Amino acid sequence: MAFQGVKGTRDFYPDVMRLRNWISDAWRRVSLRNGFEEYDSPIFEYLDLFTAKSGQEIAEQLFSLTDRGGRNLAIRPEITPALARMVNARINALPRPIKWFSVPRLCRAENPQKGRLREFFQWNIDIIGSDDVLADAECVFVAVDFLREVGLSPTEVQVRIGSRPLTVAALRGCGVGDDAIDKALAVLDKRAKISDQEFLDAARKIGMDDAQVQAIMRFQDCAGVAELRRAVAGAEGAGEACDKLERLMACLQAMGAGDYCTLDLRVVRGLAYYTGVVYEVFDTGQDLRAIAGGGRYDNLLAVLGGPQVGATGFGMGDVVLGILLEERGKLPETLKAASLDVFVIDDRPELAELVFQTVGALRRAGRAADFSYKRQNVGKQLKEANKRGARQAVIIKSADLVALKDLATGEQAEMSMTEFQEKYCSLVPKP
RNA sequence: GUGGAUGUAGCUCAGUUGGCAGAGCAUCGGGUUGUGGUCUCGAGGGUCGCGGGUUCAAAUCCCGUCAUCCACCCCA
Repeated sequence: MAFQGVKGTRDFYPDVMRLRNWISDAWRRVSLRNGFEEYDSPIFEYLDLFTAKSGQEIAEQLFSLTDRGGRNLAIRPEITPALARMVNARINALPRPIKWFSVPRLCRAENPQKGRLREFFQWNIDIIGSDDVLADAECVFVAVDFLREVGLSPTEVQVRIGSRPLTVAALRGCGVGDDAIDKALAVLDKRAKISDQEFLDAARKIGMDDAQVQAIMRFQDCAGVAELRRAVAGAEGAGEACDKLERLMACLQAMGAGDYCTLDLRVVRGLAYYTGVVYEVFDTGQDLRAIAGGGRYDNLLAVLGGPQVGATGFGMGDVVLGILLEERGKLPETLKAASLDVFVIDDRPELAELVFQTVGALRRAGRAADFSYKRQNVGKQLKEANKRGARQAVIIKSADLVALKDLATGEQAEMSMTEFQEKYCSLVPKP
């Protein structure tokens, strides 16, 4: 083969494209019914936009380029900075809360492996302009609403919810110094993936003593808010963080998403900019990496030159999700074949002209109609109709007689051409 | 960047000790004398990832290289 696709990218042949559309249609449907509006941003931005948020080291993971005017650009690895840029530009004109969603195509120059590619799609749900934990609850609800929509049950997936400020308060409470907090968070974030011994070793490496590690593990293992309150009693800011977490869980319960959600203080999230509640969606089989992740990021707009405005949201990639849906058999059968409303067939080659007329009329009326390029016997044409995934076949028997055949049941009814046209070639009403 | 595995038809894979390149599915064409899906016959399709070496002879053995997958690092 002379050329192949670039490492970490996918070709979307029609059968795969149907799957991609099925997922993104569900993302849009769920977003809209939860009151979110769609936006999009350019596929490349100034490099600075991305490095400002996440630091210089992130530049290695970017596909960057220099344009002919010498500008340093990069293909977007996430859409949140662009969202912040767009919102900042109209922050005084946009009614709040700003509830926006997007399904951007993103690129990251990472090493491809299971569930991670260099080009992918990511559903983003964000609420900007509210400090209320209700906004966090609503984002989590949207994620749950989607999971339920595609047939994933609470026994198959769970949203694990933690809190950055509470974790920070717990760390301070057991004597971890300010300078070590970020490093400690990074170690805590790994805990779910490593053994207790490895965790202990990693914690020692950044200067935590055994008593501190034991204390923080007790904190992370708390199963309910009441237990948490006791574990962090007295730590600065802990009370407020507990209140918020409690309210969040209560809201989710009230909205009917409680069975999908678990309190889990082991969820910390990798990067530094989260300022409140954080959460990740996992499959309960634990085989895959996180399906989605998000949380509150109240400083991002300010970091990008805007005002201090509360923001919260999550992202869900198509790659891990696709693997999970496939493994759990959640993809609908009908996705596997192309679909067509009607296939028009002639009884004799002389009727070809009527086939073209009929196909034209059906299509103008809004129906998906097709026909064979070859004038051959009825059996062959039906075979083609079947292969094309048509629901019905119209067999034109003469200028005034047609037979309408249901290809699933085999039932067939004859009618006059006039009756057929009245029934099937008048405009299909728009939903 | 590091480690492991795998590269044979569009796909999934056989290929014995080195001895003519194979199957199923898919595609295309024909048949069942003209109403399909499951039947039947046939055809096309391969630089055996690529380059070198050993050999009378390499898909097979050796060296190199590239690609893919899996894991580590990282994960917005």
